[in-house]
Amino acid sequence: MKVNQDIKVSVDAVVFGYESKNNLSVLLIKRGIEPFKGKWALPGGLVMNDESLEEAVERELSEETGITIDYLEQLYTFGTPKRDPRNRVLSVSYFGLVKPNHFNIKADTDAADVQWFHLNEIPKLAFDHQQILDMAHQRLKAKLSYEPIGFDLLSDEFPFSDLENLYMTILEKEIDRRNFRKKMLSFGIIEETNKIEKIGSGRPAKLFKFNKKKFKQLTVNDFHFDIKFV
Amino acid sequence: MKVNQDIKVSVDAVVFGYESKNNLSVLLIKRGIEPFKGKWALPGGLVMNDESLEEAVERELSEETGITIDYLEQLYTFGTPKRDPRNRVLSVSYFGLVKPNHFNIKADTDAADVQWFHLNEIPKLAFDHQQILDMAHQRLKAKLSYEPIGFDLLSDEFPFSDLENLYMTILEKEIDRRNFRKKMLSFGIIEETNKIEKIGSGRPAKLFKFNKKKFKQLTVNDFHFDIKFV
DNA sequence: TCATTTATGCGTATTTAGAACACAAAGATA
DNA sequence: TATCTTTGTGTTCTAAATACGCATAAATGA
Repeated sequence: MKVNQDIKVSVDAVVFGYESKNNLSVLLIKRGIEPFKGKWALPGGLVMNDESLEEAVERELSEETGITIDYLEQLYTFGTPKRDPRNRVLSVSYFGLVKPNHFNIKADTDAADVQWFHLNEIPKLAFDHQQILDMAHQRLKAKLSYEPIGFDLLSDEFPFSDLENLYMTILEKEIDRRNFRKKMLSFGIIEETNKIEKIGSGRPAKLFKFNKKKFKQLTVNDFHFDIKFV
Repeated sequence: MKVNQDIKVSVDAVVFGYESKNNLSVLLIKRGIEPFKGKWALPGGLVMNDESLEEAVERELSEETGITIDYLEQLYTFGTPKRDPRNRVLSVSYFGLVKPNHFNIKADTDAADVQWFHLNEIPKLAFDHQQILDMAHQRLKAKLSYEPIGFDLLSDEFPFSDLENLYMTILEKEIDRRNFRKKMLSFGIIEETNKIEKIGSGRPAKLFKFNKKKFKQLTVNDFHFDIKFV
């Protein structure tokens, strides 16, 4: 066994949040130490000896941003030898989503050091973090069509128009409102609540709810969530 | 920066090969050292300081099995603290495919230590390798339907029936021969050669070829390979 | 050698899912 | 109370998936 290996293991997270139409954002932190001091980067850090990778991500997110995550999955592992200018550091990157009510950044971190960035206003990032972000963005776009992950970017109860706008924003295409609604409802994984949202002008909207339990049930009997639009 | 981290980084590969109908196999090696000495395991090993992860996989595959890989992609990173009973070892696992003509195992490795195992005759594996294998198997099944990776399990020129059988074997379902052929050809990424295979009884079959270049061209103009069957 | 078996190659009707589209309803605004 | 805005629903048209039938080209063997 080769004992002279010198590679550090870190985790990094690309966390997406969605506020409203055309408002998809990513959580970034400003680096306080070299290298890339003062540059923006993905939240993350070295894994501790006794914690799992997921635990490491959640700990770092909590420490650095104070955020609680609603959806988390592994994205990809970046391991080229020179990606960190100091030592060799491998990054197991994660893909995360937060609901609007978890959007807030912890008060006790210096707010200037943590910030949501609109996806088309990303500053130059440290290390290869732009590459990681790009891959996460691709994953988000792809996964939205065949997994019900969009609900982890919305409040528990939402009007249908929010869901439509979310899809249009992320997929960057126009979707027919009526066909979208028809297909979404046809899966039987969205429930109507008896609540009504009456804000702004226009007809008030019924609030809907994603029934995760029902979805899990259906997946057992080889049901596949699949919502694609030209 | 925490400097006391003690985690080793290894790579492991799940390599699939396909011979004929109902003959999907995985490449395994018999471990020569503790822990799990004598048990079967996925080929792999520790990453060297100056090589990329992909280079590490290819090196290990070459050293341990003598095989040349036709398709390779990262699968998942397994990093729970106790997956290796000695030290903490993180495994960046890869998913690989080999064409039948690369099926042969290197002569200078002890043949008893490397072997193809039929997917439903897998022995008890070392570490968490069964879990890795399961994930790779799922990936293979899923990816077959929306990426043209099946061709990396067939010879460069193949009769249509081989392709059909490959799909039926991996997806574990019956597929209508005529509809399958129609849809596959409709993509325009498979070319007819002027060669004919006349082995066994029955009408001799034309040989076909996957046109990778054409496929790459099409993907630029948002073409999506997609072949699903109930 | 000629009927039988095996596998390939091509075509067509039927069913299902997707795309395109128009108008009524409920409240806000002025 | 007329107008604006957004929600809510139904129908037609079109394309794709499915389900088949039958002819063809060899190997097999009675």
